[in-house]
Amino acid sequence: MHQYRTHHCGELRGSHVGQTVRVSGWVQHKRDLGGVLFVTLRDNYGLTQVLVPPGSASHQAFEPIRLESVVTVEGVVRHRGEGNVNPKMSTGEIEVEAAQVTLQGPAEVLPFPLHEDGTTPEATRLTFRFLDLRTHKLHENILLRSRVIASIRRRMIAEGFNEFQTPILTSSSPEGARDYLVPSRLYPGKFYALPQAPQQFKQLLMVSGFDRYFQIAPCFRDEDARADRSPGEFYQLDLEMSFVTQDDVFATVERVIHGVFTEFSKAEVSPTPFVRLKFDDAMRRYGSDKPDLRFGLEIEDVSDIFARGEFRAFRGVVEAGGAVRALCVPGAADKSRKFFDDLEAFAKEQGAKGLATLIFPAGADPKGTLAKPLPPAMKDELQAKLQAPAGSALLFIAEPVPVQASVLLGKVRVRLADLLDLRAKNVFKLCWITDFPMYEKDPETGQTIFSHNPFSMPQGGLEALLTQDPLTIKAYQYDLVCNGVELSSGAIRNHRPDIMYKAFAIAGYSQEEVDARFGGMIRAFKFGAPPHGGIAPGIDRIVMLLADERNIREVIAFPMNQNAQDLLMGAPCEVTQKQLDELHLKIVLPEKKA
RNA sequence: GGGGUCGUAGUUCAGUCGGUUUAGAACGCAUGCCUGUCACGCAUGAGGCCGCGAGUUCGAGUCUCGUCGACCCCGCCA
Repeated sequence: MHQYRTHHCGELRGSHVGQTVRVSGWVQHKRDLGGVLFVTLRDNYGLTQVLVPPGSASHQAFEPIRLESVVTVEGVVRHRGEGNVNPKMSTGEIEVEAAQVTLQGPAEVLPFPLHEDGTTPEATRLTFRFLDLRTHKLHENILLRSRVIASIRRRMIAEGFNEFQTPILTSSSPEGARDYLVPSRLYPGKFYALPQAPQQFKQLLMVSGFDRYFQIAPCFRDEDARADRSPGEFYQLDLEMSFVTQDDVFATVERVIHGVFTEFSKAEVSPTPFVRLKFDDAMRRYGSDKPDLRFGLEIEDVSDIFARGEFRAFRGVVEAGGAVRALCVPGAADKSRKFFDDLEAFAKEQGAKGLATLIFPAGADPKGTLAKPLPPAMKDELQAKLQAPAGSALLFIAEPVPVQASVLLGKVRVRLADLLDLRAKNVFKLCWITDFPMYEKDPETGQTIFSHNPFSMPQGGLEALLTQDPLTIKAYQYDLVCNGVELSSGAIRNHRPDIMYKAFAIAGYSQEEVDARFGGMIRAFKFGAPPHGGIAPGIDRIVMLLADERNIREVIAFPMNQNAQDLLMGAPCEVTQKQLDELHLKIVLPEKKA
């Protein structure tokens, strides 16, 4: 008989009755009825009830064993008998009558209760993450993550991709997020950087002719955390393809993503091909480049109506080049005055000057802040334009920068979905956002800067760069969005050195600077680069959606906390003077505030 | 860097307008009882720098200021 187990804890059934078995696991519950003692034993695979007979040696052995200790139990499988079967347990038909008990790993008193609804503070959970990971939901989340990654690998290989590793110690790049730096021992004053993404390496692999690359790639960015953004490091399904158009990338990713979502969730997944929205349209209609399509409430432009009307405040905004935009909330007419006041307060917090309302109660005159100042004809026109049924409420925001009106209403729109529970349940609404602008104006310096990836191919190519206003140029740059979460960002790349020098020149980089900063890649492009493109879906976010979790740390085995600390391992930590000396580093701590 | 919310027993929380006993409850822990439980039940008990510091007050868990910490958000995230 095996030293530790003949069966795991999810395995035994009625058919095993009479067999002598050995099981090992954690003591999840003890129920001491005075004579008989029941112990629920848990391992990775399930739960098994152990029956400890009164007065036995095993009873004496079990008495002092605390919860979450690890034990090995040898005994005979018994049927539980009429009326004692537990239909909620897969092994509920049987129990193991303990003949011999071995304590393998005693547990101290637990710092927080396991197997209860999660109310333990996250700091405590993270400090004792090894205990936290024993709880059912988190244990399942991490296993789900493992299965999702395995499925992604299978699907990518079936699509003809090869998996590659790329360096973790690389060079710092000037664009993008803050880098994590690693000091060099051999080169005083110089640093490696951890990759923010294997962007340049995967493009180099395309130049090397590997045709289809993928990697479950760790990415490192020294930026602050959010609920859906792990600080420090995260994982992407990084992929790149040669000789492809945007449509080819979309079709491939749709097969993989639709497949994975369908495999691991019972929820309804958007059919392929996924809806495509141009960036400008998404911003106008939803006020966001990651619209949540689980509910309606589309934003409409009503500038033309107010431009003709005599409501001066809004007319003035439109005449000065601004816009008035609105959204219609069906069924909201019976909401209280406080509801709309709170909504306006929220809009103002987000930066709006106000949130005007026009409410159409069923069978009564219009109400709201615009009911009095607007003439009846204008109210009718607005009701018609927004197709507002009786009982609905219209919300308006006027802004000098037109898209800003949509952005603010977009935030109100999401807020309304929270307040009114508008989101469709059990659905994954996936969509592509396409045609991102290549450049934007830095609001502080007024300079033209890359708005996303500087390696993206501008639509119209060199011709567009030479002839168009840079701010009107679109890039072959796209995002994949699911339920209001940005899953993925990608592009058809710029593989032509001449176009790249020009693209960087518009953003203020000289040819020498481009050579210095992206030398490896630009040199490669001078020796026969194939047209190529790719994308990089976020693994953590995919698993978060599939596990129906609202916090990304619930799908990461050992996450850092919001302040980028690993409370379990104690990172970051101080190092010895010897280590600092070897790295030619001197610590200059910030001065404390007086 | 900024904003919001929260810090009371090992854990989760209650604690009224600043004043009534020794700051409570549940779970956990300890001891005892209980032979079919499955979140077993019952009884008894231990366990508190009310985050820390200062202030207001006759009196502070409660009010004010500071500080430290946690979570959420903004900035940031090509």
